[in-house]
Amino acid sequence: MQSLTEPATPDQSPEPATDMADLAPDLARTLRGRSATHVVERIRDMILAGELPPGGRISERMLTEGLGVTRTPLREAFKILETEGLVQIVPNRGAQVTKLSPEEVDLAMELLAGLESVAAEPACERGTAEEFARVEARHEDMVACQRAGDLMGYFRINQEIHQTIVDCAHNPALSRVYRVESARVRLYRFAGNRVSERWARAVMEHEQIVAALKQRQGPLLRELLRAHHFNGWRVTRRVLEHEVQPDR
Amino acid sequence: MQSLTEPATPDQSPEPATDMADLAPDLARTLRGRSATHVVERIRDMILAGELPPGGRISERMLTEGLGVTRTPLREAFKILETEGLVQIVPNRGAQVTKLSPEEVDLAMELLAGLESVAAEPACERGTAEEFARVEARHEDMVACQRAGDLMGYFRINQEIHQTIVDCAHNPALSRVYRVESARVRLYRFAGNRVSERWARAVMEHEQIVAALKQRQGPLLRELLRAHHFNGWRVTRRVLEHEVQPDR
DNA sequence: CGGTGAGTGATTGCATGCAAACAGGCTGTC
DNA sequence: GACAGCCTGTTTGCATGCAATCACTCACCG
Repeated sequence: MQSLTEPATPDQSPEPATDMADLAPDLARTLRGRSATHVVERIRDMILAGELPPGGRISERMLTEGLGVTRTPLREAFKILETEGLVQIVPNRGAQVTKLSPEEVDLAMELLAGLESVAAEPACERGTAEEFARVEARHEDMVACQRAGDLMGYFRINQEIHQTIVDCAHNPALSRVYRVESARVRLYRFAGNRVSERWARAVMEHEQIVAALKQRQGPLLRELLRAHHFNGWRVTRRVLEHEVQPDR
Repeated sequence: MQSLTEPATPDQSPEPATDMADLAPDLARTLRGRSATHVVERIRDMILAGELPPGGRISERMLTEGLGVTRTPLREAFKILETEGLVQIVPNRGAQVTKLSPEEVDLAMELLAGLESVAAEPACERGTAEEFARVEARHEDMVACQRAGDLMGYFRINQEIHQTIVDCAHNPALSRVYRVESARVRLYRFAGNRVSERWARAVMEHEQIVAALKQRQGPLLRELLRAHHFNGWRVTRRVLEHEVQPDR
């Protein structure tokens, strides 16, 4: 298994340095003190990309070889990811990607929608015109993705827009919580967005949202966000329930 | 740890084992796979008890000796606490207790108030009568603390009540986020609650809150919680601003 | 044939070793 | 006296070793 990662290297055994250190000696220095953080980002990306499936076990060996780090920073990364809720650590049995039931996703969405509602009024009060312009620009990008049928891009920009709206509230704690909780369910939301039937309506709702934000109509924005979530999630949920039912 | 094989050894000095292992040999077994978690709880308590002051550096040596664990689980604990926002890790310089400015506490309170608002309607819909009774009982305990002038007890039960109300929403993600974010600012909120002038009014507000909960009046509860937070925080903030101004 | 328990190879949890980075004192120069 | 540079003890970051535990097999018993 470990030979899969190294196509032609003859494998140096008494070598203490990592592969990465060999490839880029000063990268190791840059990373010093931040190894675990980088590993966290790498693993998070792998989970969100579906490379590590929900419920699947993550072996230390596999990742130390795949990422070129040793077990210590890797295990620190697991602890961080566990705190974020992306993995679960079973004592003596290692880490596995957290698998959410439809009910859990449902509740997570309730939280996300709630966080956006909380952000709405402060965002209208404290957001800058530049920030609003950025949201609007991203909205145009999203519409372009829709026209091009680029589902992946559409979905990614959609997430970005929502995060940016929350960031407009200028509340770092709120932004951080929203980011983490959003990541926790991203995979599941994406599954539902394949229903392109909803795209047109979602774009329309976004237009209203952007307008309310620009006009700094806090209470209206809050209600629009709430409705937008509700509508979107209803569709996604139907898809999920038909898909995930078999196991668990 | 290796002393497990020798039941009656009187403590050898070149002993690599920890104090804890000596005191309770099988505790070590119980802890296996959960060391970091226990250390996290211990450190969190120390921070919230004020034993580790905000801004103060936490040396690994000090804590390994104090808690009887080695550096590996301790460092894992630091990563967890950093993710929770209770400490910050500066590369090559170790961990320090996060110190929040009044503005940061302000924003954290905005988030907490928001989370309670989010919880209000689901709590009224999904909370059980038993849970409501528990909230009411704790409220009585709190009133007793107020009468006895037990500030510490009053404050602790107050926090418990708010957490319990959030838990009534039966949304684990929401409860978790509320718990973590609440811990992040507990120290700062406590500082303000010394103003006992507010106690009477707070108790009255709580009575209304409990009543709204029991009658499952979601929107009303949401507004009461919002107002309760706003009133309480206004007082606390005034105290904090007069205290924390000098340094930072 | 099903079930049970010893054996064993793999995997995890923690302890510790080693090198990089830092902090603080010291010396020598100007 | 001010300060740059060096030296040294301390602390942190990561690598690795060792023991506990797990997962699996397979012989053995009923």
